[in-house]
Amino acid sequence: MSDIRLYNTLSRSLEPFEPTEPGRVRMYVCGMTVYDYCHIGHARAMMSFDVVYRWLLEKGWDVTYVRNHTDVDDKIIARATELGEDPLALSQRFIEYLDTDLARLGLRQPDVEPRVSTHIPQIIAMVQALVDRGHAYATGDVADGQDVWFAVESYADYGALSGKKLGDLRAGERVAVDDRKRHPGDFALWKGAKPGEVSWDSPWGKGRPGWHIECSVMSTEHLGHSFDIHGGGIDLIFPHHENEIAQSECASDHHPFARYWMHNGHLTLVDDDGSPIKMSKSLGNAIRIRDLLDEVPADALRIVYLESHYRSPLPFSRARLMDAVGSAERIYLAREVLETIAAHEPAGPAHQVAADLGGDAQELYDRVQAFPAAFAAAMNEDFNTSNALSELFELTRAVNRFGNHKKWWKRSSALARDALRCFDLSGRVLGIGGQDSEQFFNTLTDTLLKKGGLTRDVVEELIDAREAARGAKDWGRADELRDELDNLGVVVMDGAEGTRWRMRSA
RNA sequence: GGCGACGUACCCAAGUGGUUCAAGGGGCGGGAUUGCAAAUCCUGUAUUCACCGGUUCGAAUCCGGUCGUCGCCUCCA
Repeated sequence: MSDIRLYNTLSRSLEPFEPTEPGRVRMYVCGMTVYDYCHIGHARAMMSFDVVYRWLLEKGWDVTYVRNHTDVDDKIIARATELGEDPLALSQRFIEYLDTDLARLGLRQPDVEPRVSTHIPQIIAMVQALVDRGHAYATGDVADGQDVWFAVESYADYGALSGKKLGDLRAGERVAVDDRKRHPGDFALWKGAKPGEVSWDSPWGKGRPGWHIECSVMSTEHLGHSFDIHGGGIDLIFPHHENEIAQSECASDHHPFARYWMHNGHLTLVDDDGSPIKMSKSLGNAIRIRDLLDEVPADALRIVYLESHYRSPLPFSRARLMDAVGSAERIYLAREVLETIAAHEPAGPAHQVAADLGGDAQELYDRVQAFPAAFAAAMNEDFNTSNALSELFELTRAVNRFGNHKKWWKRSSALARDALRCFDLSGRVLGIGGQDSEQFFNTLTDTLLKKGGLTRDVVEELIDAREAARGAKDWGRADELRDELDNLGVVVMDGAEGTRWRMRSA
């Protein structure tokens, strides 16, 4: 009995999640059409399902996660023609960029990342099955390459996922209806090749797959006929996922195609004052994930994504991103305290330490004890990362409260180690707070120094000079130097063990 | 025209019938701490959940209507 509840687009309600086989989950997510760089919107979709994957793994389940690359498509062909590049070489190039970017963002690699171009025989077989079963028909001459269409009227449940009725669709409103089709809603399973296009031999002559068939074929190929979770962006509900269902259910006698359908909401770009900005390639303002990762740590970007629920629309702004950098710093500052304390030799078990010290120590202990269950409760409820994150923030505050009692540090190792395990849990599931703080701050500092055109040496020289002035109690000179550092974006922190510094992130 | 989502404080945002349910983060005000700062902690910031009706002992949460924003209706994460 699973304790996860998830929102199933099919029923438009929260449902208890019960995999077909207990402890075994098969999930398929529609990936990207690879003809350009991955932007922040794509990344939201990948991120949403990355967290689903991670949480299922955290539960100890055996998960097979399949996310495809669409490497044969009209837009790829168009782009390749434009660049004078082979379409498959072009898509290969962008797949490599995508892998790099997603790895930097801290996404786990799916178990299988199938491509259309390597599944052509299986696609042909499914199209043939649909023709044989009377759900598809070919038009044109084999010599020129026939088109094969799916006949939507042959599938009684067409529209069940999207809630659309065939008669209600405004055929021809946006895209001219192809008069070779029997019904305006019919869609291409196989497209006859135009001269010069990438194509494969088939019973219908030279051609290539239509858009939707690939996901039906690749999910079935790698997960079997009826699998547990199918995900993708909300925009894919219709027609893509609707068509996938129609094809898959008609091509075999296995039902249902996928049992739970999950869709992530869209990210929209907004100005710092909240007014929407249209993000489109034609405006050239699609924000690439790799550009952002040159500026901010992955944890910060993950905070932006995960502080709202995956199904909600997400207004993205620079201001919000910068806020998230601050949040990430706060989390890692607390983690740093814990790491420092944990480095001491344990002086008794955590519960003993807490009982002896009482107050903020006991409160931290209690929160640490409660953390895994609270975190799990949030994640189990339709992957409520926002609530899971708020648990992490509350833990962070408890750590800081505790950390303010410096005299406790030496004997609290066991307690700190337990607390660190909570941060590690968050790191495993959300990808937030799980790194060593030193690694986090080094990366952040390097990034910001580079952005400000500075080096550590320059900063440290000024810091040393200020330290000398402070040692001489020359407060005027010390403050002067601090202002100078401040102008460079360097924030100084005077502590009992000396002065530390960090780069101001916003 | 059809289908669907959303509207919670200055901003982001969780919460979808009742035990502090108005979380959490940011901002802003006050305080502790600090040589002064930064960071951190404490504290104040929505008697109220777009608006109007209704159901109910009880609603931000359910129903109806109004206004507003957005998505889809064969390119889309």
